[in-house]
Amino acid sequence: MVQFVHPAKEDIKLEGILGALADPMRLRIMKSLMGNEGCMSCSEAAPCPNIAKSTLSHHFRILREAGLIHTAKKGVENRNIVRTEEINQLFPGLLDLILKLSEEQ
Amino acid sequence: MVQFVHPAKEDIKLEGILGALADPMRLRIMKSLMGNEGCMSCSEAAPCPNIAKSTLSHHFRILREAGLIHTAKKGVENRNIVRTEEINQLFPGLLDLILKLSEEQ
DNA sequence: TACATTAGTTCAATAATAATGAATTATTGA
DNA sequence: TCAATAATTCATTATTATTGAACTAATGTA
Repeated sequence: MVQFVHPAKEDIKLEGILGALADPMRLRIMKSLMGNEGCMSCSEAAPCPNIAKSTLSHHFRILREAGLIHTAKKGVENRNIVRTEEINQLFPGLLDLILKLSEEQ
Repeated sequence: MVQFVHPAKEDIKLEGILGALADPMRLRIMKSLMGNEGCMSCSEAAPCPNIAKSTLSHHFRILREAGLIHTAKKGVENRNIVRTEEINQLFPGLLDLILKLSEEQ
């Protein structure tokens, strides 16, 4: 049985957030997740098809362990959702700003 | 003669900025530089004394090549200054927000 | 029930990046 | 000229990322 590691809200660190977002693929995953209301499976949110699924899994783990997303197994797939409320309480404006700025590049 | 590499404004990338700031020491260096009006030498801006100077030099290089700071050799030391105006034009609000949020941790 | 499919994880190996001691460069001052 | 200072570069080691292969768990189907 797979057990996902999610940090408690108080253990979410700014450096972890920045490090997790400091990667083009992870930024794109976050954009997918934020654009889509509700949950997405890993492969749905994946930015490009020609990527090893082990790599994808790794990136989701980074996002999860930084506290950016919550993952739950539902049936055969994972449902991923951004921890929007908690992140916004901890770091007001950060997520929206970064995602907005990344659009403009 | 040491030649510093500074990206042109249009080559400064959000991911590079985030990656450069995704490190506690570099965040603290940036805080030093932003708190202090004007330039600072590398060792002035260093967050702790017990750090290898090669490591410090490495961190300044990361900040420089991400486009966050400008370095110029002046006499025996380097004068480092944040590229505030350019960063703020490219990514309005980002730098101040990240530095502000990092204070609160 | 058994077998295949799907979605994703974990493991192990390799590739890339970070940290640091030692040696070096360049400037200043005695 | 020689020593001191500030920082870089180089070479080595340590850490982190990427990926193929093997595995797990849920679902669908004959």
